[in-house]
Amino acid sequence: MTNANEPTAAGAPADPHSGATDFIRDIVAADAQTGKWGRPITTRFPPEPNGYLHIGHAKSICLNFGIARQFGGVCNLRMDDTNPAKEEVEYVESIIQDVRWLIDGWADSVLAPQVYYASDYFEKLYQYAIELIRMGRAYVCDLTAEQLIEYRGAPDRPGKPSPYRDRGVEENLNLFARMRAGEFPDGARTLRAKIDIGSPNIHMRDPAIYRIRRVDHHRTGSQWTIYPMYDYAHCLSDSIEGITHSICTLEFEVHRPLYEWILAQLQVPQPPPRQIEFARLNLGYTVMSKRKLLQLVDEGLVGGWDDPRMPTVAGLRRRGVPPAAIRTFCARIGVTKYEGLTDIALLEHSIREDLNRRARRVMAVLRPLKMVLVNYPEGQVEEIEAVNNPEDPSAGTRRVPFSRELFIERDDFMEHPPKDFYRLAPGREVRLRYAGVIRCEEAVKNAAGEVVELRCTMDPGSRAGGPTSHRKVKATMHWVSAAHALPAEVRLYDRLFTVPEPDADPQGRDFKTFLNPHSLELLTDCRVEPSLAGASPETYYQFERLGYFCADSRDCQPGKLVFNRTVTLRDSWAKAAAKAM
RNA sequence: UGCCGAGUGGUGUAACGGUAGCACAGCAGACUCUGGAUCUGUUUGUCAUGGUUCGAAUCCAUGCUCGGCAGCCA
Repeated sequence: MTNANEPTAAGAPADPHSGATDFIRDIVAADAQTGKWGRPITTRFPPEPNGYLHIGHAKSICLNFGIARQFGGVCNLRMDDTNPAKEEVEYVESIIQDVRWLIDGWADSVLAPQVYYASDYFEKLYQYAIELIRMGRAYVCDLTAEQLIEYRGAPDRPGKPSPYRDRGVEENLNLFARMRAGEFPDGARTLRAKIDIGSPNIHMRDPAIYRIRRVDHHRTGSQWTIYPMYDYAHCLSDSIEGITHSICTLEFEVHRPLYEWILAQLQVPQPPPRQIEFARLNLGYTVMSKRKLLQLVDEGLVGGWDDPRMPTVAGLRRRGVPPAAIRTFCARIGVTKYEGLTDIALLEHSIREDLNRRARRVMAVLRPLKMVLVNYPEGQVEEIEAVNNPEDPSAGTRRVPFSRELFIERDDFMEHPPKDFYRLAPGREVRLRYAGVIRCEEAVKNAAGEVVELRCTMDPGSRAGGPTSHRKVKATMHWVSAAHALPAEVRLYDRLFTVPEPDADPQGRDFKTFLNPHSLELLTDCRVEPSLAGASPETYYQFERLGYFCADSRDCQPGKLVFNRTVTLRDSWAKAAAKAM
């Protein structure tokens, strides 16, 4: 069960999905028991390629692939590409990449080798439609879109039959063929299922199953001028692929009778796939609709679909979130029919937990403050041994240069510290990580009264192996050697929105009203230890005492280091300080 | 007001007629060369009212609240 992508540290938790149970798995388990399909449990993940995948999709991916994995089945990745007006190849490619990245090392073996496309079934779907017409279960309707709305009625208003409802089979066949042949303009006619115009369920009031759209499709080109609607294409695609369990979100619950009706009319393998609905993921302080995410991208409010602040899979990846952390998160939130709002802290916890076991520790100073050790020999350089990962001894150690002039974190010094601040201040002692105990003798200021340099002395006996090396001091601080540190740019990310539900404002204000102006803080004068020289996006780092970081996949280069902060470390001082405000 | 669905601590969930448990968050403490990690303790809950039952979060009834459905989108 272990693999290259999983942490090797002792105590790593087992696959969080392995023993998972929820109401859907209960159903699948019961169905698997009866073996009524006579084939392995088969699920599918069917995104429409009209945007990038987000963490809500990740929930669905974990569910569908997780079930296939757990029950020894397979899961098909299928592009639900029946609406050429909205869909693009860029999205197809990103979806494939994101799914593979997310399940790699976990459920890659249950992913069917080929990617499926609903558009591959257009001809079959067309033939099924002819069958429906022959049975008198579908008809060509000449009503305009506006008329159709009127005729269909409303939730509390009954529908009335289309004047074209009782067209003869031959006429329907002829008109449908001519629709396909491109003889009619967009929207001129539809093919409608003949079900029950009086149904209390609007989706059963003779729904349109084909529309005329003279638009090129990203895969079938100009081959088609009519395209099947979701309700018609989806159930049949499931049937064609031998799906046993068709898992979708709650809003499709009212579509289920239609799903079942279509498969009950046609000569398709029995029993049909079973549709089961679950609640989509809602995460605090972000938005999860592709339409809104697209808006953020199009209006340049973020850097793109993979902006590290985006809840997209690509954004999370670039931010430095490991796929295993996303999977653990998805396992933790569970699967129900209750539509709640998940606390972002749960995601952050899953990320920290994963990264704590996985990330290499290094020292980096974000806001440098110069420190001179006045009793340390000028020109001397030591290589101090530092632990790469205290959670994983096999990660080994490295050597970090130490010298007379250092940079420490500006936030680690206060001239007039409040009572709970126990880092450095004039006259106070702290430990420099791995190096020894130092005492602040003087804070040098510039003309403006700003502290620009600290002059300190080191207790020589407190060095590693020294007689007082185990002295107790209140704080340990990170540092870099001024002459050896590498310059770097660091991007600090915060939540994208200032309110938990930006798209549910009681006053109806637009979600963009709540964009967090401080969601990105750019730090251009950072210093990192020399071992980071060849940092790559594939390596996760913990900058000690600061948080988890990774090299930016777009902008980080050997000569120009750029890091993204994935998530901060838990910080009880920051919390206390914020509370005191 | 039509149809469908959902209500368990602050949040996400478990308990499938038999002691309301877990995780996150919060709080308190221990430990610590990361104010990290780890460990310990702890506050807070079954939407309401009836009924069935020895026993109800669970079954029944009524009510309340919330969500979805009126694209030739998915």
